[in-house]
Parts: sequence; C-alpha cells; structure tokens
Amino acid sequence: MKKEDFKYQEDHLKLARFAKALSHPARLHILNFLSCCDRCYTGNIVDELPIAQSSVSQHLKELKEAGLIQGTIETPKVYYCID
Amino acid sequence: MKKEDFKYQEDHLKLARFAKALSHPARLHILNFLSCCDRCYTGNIVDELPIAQSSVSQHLKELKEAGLIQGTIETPKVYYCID
DNA sequence: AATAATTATCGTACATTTGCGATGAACGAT
DNA sequence: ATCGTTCATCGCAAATGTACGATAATTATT
Repeated sequence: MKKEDFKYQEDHLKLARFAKALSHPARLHILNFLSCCDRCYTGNIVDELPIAQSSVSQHLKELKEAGLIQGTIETPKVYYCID
Repeated sequence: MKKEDFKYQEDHLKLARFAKALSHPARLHILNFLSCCDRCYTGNIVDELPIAQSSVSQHLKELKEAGLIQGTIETPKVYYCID
C-alpha cells in the first residue's frame, strides 16, 4: 500500500477526537463538576477554574463539539450538563 | 479559593496525560497493530503508517512514556508490545 | 434609552505537537 | 576497518492548542 493512499480507520479518528477532548485537566474538571451538580451555568464553572472566562468558554465549546456536554440558554445565563 | 492557589486534581492530570497519549490516530493505529501481532519491531510499524520513520519513533516514545507499550532491544531491532 | 449581567467570539501571543530529513549510535557481517 | 541495517535523536518548519483581554451580542432592569 502506497503511503499516499493510506487512510486512518474511522474508529481511530473518532476515538482520537474523543481522547483529545479529554486531554486537558480543565476539561476533565468541568466534566467532573458537571457530573456532581444539577444545574450550573458558565459562571459557576469559571469560579471553579483558575483560568479566564474566555478560556473556559473555549473549553466548553470543545466539550460541546465533542458531544460530551450540552448547554441550554436561559438568558443571560447558559446552563450546562453532561450529554 | 484564590486562582493562584488552584491545583488540578492529580487524577485529572493523570487522566489527561493518558488521553493525550491516545489523541492521535497514528498512536491508536500502533496500539491496535500491537494488540494483534505477537512480535513486531519498529520497521513493521513504520510500514503500517503513512509517516516517516523518525515520526513513528517519536510516537513510540510517547506511548512508551505513557506506559502503554514497552520495547525490548534485540540489536539491531527493537521489538514492541503492549504493556 | 441607558445600564448591568452573562456569555461567546475575535485577535493576538505564546507553547506544544507533529512531521520531516539528516545525523548519530549500536552492532553484525564482510 | 568499512559497510549495511536498524533505530533514536536533533534541528527545524508548519500546524495546532491554550490563554488572555477586549469587544460584541443578548436581554432584563432601571
């Protein structure tokens, strides 16, 4: 098989994406926190972490894109929970 | 708790490192390959992947450092297996 | 209409990861 | 001693990830 034609198995690509989502302690902390608390919004999570609000928002976005959490808007807050 | 004093839980740091080791399809492919084959050395793995030998060697190093594989030297080859 | 509260996004800076070719190290065979 | 084989390491370039402050968007309250 020529190197050019090689394609990684879809399983491996999928699992790699999943692992990448879990590969940062802040994101693990978020998941752990969400698993304990019924209803919490972004602000609660920001208070839990040593990083800026914009950074937390970015981590939440990645977790959401990985299908691990979901958010529901109740303006002006956004509540998150494990998906 | 002041942000400066925050420390990620040791579990989370450990799991994050583990997840990072699994976060690349090439490394998953290596693990999958090693799970099937009894004895294979670096050259076999290089043939399995679309990347250069030096890159494969780097991935093997990361998997080894994560404690997922181990290598035994039988000069001039190095045989790898799941740890 | 102006303000306050909350969150997402943008632009930027910096760090880390990934991949490559070249080189070095180890060692058996010639 | 030289060559061939196998693998790791080095130095570099490109891509990706992480964090931040500033700003925009949304909506309820004053």
